[in-house]
Amino acid sequence: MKVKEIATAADVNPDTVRFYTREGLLQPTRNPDNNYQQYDADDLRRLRFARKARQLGFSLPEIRQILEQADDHHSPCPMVRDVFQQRLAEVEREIAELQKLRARMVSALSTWQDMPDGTPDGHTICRLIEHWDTPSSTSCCEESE
Amino acid sequence: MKVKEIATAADVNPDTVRFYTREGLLQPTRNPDNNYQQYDADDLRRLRFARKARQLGFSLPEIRQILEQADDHHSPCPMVRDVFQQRLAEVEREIAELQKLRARMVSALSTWQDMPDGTPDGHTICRLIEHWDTPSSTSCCEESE
DNA sequence: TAAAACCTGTGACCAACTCACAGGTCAAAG
DNA sequence: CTTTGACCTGTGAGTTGGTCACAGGTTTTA
Repeated sequence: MKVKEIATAADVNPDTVRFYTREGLLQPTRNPDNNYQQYDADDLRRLRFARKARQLGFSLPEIRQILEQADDHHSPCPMVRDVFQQRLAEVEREIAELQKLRARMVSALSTWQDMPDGTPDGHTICRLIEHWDTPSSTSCCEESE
Repeated sequence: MKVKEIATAADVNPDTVRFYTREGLLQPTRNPDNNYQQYDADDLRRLRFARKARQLGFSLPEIRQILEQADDHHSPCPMVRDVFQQRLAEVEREIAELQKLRARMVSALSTWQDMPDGTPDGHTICRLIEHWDTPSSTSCCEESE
């Protein structure tokens, strides 16, 4: 299979196929006649796998690791389970953070309902924002990993 | 004020100050003696404003627009209200999407509980992922709350 | 035989910073 | 007076997962 063919088969952008190839997730051979990449059924399997894993929240380095384990005939499943738990926790943190943001926004909106639009006077820019209480519950500032 | 001073006053990274300056959100003058940037009270006001706006979900281009309107003595508040509504809607879309992802993940996890870890056999990589049903994106996942 | 469709590698771009680097400036301490 | 250390400067790279552009080579189709 050539790039376009495998891309069509997996329903992805051909550039994504090239990108994954550059990143080492796919290891096609070369057609010595024209230097074209030659993908086989295994590559297609890997590509589809990668896409599913992406939808489940795995990063490319994680997917590469999984594929390498499988190449070594080690079951990647325990690692998949493990990484997956962490990704789930991360997604839940992201959701919580976005909900905090949403709460800030909704609260700001309701405050703004009663506020007139001011004209900038050299002291304020837009009091809607300036007079908005920044969330003192800065519980969110542990952002490692 | 020099970079470090205004950065400390607004509680941001000095590099962020330099970045915002490059991006045109701050327009300090120059000390002709040493070519250092010189920020004044107005810059500090703008910087604090920008940080609050960022926390409320505004993008840098949006903030720049708001600041420019204010510089022209037009009230940016109507625009702020307007952009804000759109950002809120966007945040809500993001939350919904993450919750869909989370639902996919939780469902996958529960399916996986009963599945044994397989060893890659040249046909499958990790059946946990391969045998997971791809959500047809828009159709499924009706979830309240 | 020529156009269309595909291939190649390389590199830029997105957002909003953050960090690294090399070299210039300045205040205080030795 | 000199050194040290903190700060300044501009520039460029890294983050994430692709996507797009470009210039030139190849294959297929009409």
